[in-house]
Amino acid sequence: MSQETVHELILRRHEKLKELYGRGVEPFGEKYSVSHQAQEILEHFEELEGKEVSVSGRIMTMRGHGKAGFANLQDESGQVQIYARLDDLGEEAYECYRLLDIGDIIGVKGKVFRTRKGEITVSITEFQLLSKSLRPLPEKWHGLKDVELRYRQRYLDLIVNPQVKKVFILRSRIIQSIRDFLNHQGYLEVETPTMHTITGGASARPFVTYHNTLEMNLYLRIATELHLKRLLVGGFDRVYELGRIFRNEGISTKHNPEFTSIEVYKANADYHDMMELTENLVAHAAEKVLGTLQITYQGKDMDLTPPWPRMTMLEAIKTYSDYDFSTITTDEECLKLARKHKLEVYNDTVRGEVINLFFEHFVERHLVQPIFIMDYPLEVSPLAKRKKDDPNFTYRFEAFMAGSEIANAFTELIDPIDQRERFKKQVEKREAGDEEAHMMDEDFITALEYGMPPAGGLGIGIDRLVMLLTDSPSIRDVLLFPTLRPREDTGGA
RNA sequence: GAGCCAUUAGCUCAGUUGGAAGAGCACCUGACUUUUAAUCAGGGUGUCCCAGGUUCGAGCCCUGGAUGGCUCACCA
Repeated sequence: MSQETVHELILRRHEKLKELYGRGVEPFGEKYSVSHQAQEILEHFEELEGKEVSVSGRIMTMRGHGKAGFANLQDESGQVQIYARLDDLGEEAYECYRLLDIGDIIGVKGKVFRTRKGEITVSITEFQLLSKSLRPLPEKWHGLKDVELRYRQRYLDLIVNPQVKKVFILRSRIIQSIRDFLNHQGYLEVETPTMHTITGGASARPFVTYHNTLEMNLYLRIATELHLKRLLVGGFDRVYELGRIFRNEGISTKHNPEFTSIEVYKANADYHDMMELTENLVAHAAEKVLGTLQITYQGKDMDLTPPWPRMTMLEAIKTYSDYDFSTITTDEECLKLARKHKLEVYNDTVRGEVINLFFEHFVERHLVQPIFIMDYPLEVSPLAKRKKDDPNFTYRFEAFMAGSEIANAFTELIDPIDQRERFKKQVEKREAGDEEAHMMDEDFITALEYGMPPAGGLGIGIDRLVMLLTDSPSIRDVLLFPTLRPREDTGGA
């Protein structure tokens, strides 16, 4: 729709707008007091039959019959039919009724009855125009299918595609259930800065912005981890933050530049505790929101019932590729093997990194049922505690479902001296050109030097979890306004 | 970032071999006081995504671009 050329359909509505003004009707009205929502009228028909109700909503369909007419009114709860008769409304009001369009928001008052065909209907005695719609809605039968328009003009998607609204209601309930679950266990919800002077807590390229008065760059956070751990140093034993994270990476069906994560930290806990927390939290959300632990994602049945199986990364690689890295111990052997499988490695790529590559290449896509993959290599886990019996690995796990990572957690590294060494390694990688490598965070090390209690930490990708629980194939289906390039002709929506 | 695909009326979509731009819904006019994808009679409202090119002639073929989708890469 071009801004300059006014389409005939829009012109018509502006004409009707003028005529309404001419009749003394205010087309953009004030709040209307309603007695019921559409769905309530349908559900409580027995009590309401013959009684007067008031309801407001958007006109979705209209069927005229000369001196009477039917219309469907849609509010947040659903739709209810209304019936308008010349005899009941009077000449003047009925003329105004005939000036209404699909898309207009009106408030009506009238008696509840059931039509000959059995539909519960409000026979209106008066109505009020609450908001005149100046643009035509998408088609009533097929809805809005063009995915680009659905994302750019989500409000239209929500008006005409009722199943879309359900996804976002579920999303809200899932998040609510997670909060309830953690609050009930004594966790404190906190808020930490989204603008950081140093990025950290994850391997990712950040967004950069500029603060005028401070005359310096700030990074949008790529994780909440390092601030939450500072809070454990400060004496909070159980904290979580649920919020937006920003990563300057590619966009795909599983990635949006901004997404929602939850990170949870618990003092005097380890990654075994975090596994229990993860499976119980997900099961709780599914039970509360879906009422079941048996879910189907894109045709695959999954059982979320705890406990989920646990498997070490080396076991998993052995299971799915026949390579046993417990016997492949040198960087040279690993490099050779990686090159054989055309995995992206450099001359300085080490065993731990190769193991991670093999896991991603051979294993991940097979992990359909929920499972915990434990004991990640040291090199790819700069914030996790080293394993006592094998310092090349860490007490870290990720949870997988439907071939997708949904949680990442570890027994936290609390040794400031080891942490400094790990950061140094990351800084070396960064200086070698790895833009996703971590930065040295001196303040965080300082905090650790004051002493952080042993702790377990957990991060969950909320969008991924919502995708799984709502059977949505794309992350854009669970984001109200996914990131898109702007279009000139819609004013950059 | 790479490959493949899509873009035609407000919406959902047809459009044959390159030969006069179509349907349904929506909209407009008329009929109709319990319809419901209301029905009946009539009316087509368009930058065929954009810019070039080939051709007597392009929605269709070619080149470039835009936006989106999918797959891959990166990542969560």
